Amino acid sequence: MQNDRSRESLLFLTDEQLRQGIEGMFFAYRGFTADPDRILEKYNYGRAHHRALHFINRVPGTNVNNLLSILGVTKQSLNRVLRTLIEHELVSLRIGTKDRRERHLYLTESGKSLEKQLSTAQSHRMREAYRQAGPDAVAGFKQVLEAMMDPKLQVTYKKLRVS
Amino acid sequence: MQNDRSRESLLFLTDEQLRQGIEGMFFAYRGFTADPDRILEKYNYGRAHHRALHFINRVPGTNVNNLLSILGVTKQSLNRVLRTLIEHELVSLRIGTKDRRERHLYLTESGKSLEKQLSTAQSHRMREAYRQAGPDAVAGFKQVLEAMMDPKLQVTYKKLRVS
DNA sequence: TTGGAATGTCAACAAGACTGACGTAAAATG
DNA sequence: CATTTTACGTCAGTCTTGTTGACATTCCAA
Repeated sequence: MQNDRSRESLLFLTDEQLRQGIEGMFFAYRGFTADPDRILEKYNYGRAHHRALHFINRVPGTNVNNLLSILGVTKQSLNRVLRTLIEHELVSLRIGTKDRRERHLYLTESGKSLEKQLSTAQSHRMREAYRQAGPDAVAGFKQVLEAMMDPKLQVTYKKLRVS
Repeated sequence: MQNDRSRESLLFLTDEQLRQGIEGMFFAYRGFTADPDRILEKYNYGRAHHRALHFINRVPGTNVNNLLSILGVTKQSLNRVLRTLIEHELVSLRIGTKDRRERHLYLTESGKSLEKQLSTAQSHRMREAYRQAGPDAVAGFKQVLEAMMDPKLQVTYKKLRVS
């Protein structure tokens, strides 16, 4: 066992391993987005809407700037998405009480309902993958993902865990 | 240890775990593409060009249909990318000898050079993440990724391993 | 010889990202 | 109190990458 471990340690950084990781990320991401995409299509929304719904749900009452930094897009890009979500009453705005420049974002009931639908679909695939791979694999999976993030996003990611 | 494992097994499919996986994929994918993106920008190429270069390099002599099924886009979309790569002499075409309808795709020397540059950048981050997480984590990482793929893409992914 | 497969190409379009510029309201600061 | 900065929105224009639909060409195979 110790021998296996040593050999593994020496070999696990081969180009082949790295390549498999790269291609794995590419193909897995397709699977990762496939189920929500199908649902979004029915409502004429896109991935950008999904991401906004997801993180507004995760951080209810977030202001626009915070959401911007999580999503990593420009305000113009987010605004377009946000505008349609507000028009369609999936997201509601509340002007900040302390700082009245800030808009706090919340999901409405229909917003929560769509978000639930999307996250259920996405979680279902994730759950199956977790189940197939097992707990140890999942722990490793998350370790590698976290190490792959830009430092700033790593912080963002961890903050979301805690809150 | 056995106790820890059992507890872990019971808990590892919590919503929190699934959510972390989902957000992990989202943030990690950003890191995954960040370095190549910076390089591509200098040459006025995009991710689509990177993907084409990557898989033409991986499967030299592939025909367009095969590349299409790997990339999962329409021929019109791929064609636009391919046209510029051929114009810029990063990719060369050879008409099939057996079936002269088929176009076999190869990287030219400059194509190989750019692909090397891109994959080096991407591998560097992957290598660091692997190193930080360790061999066991990497094995788990790949297991979960593979399980997350659509069955057809899983086949494609495995074929690329073997060939 | 004809049908179908592989490929290319044209046109039109949409999502979703970007930059740049400008406006407004409100808070913070000198 | 005046000025600056911040938060947010919006208008305009551009780019990449994806889509559909239509049509042409080449050429293998039945």
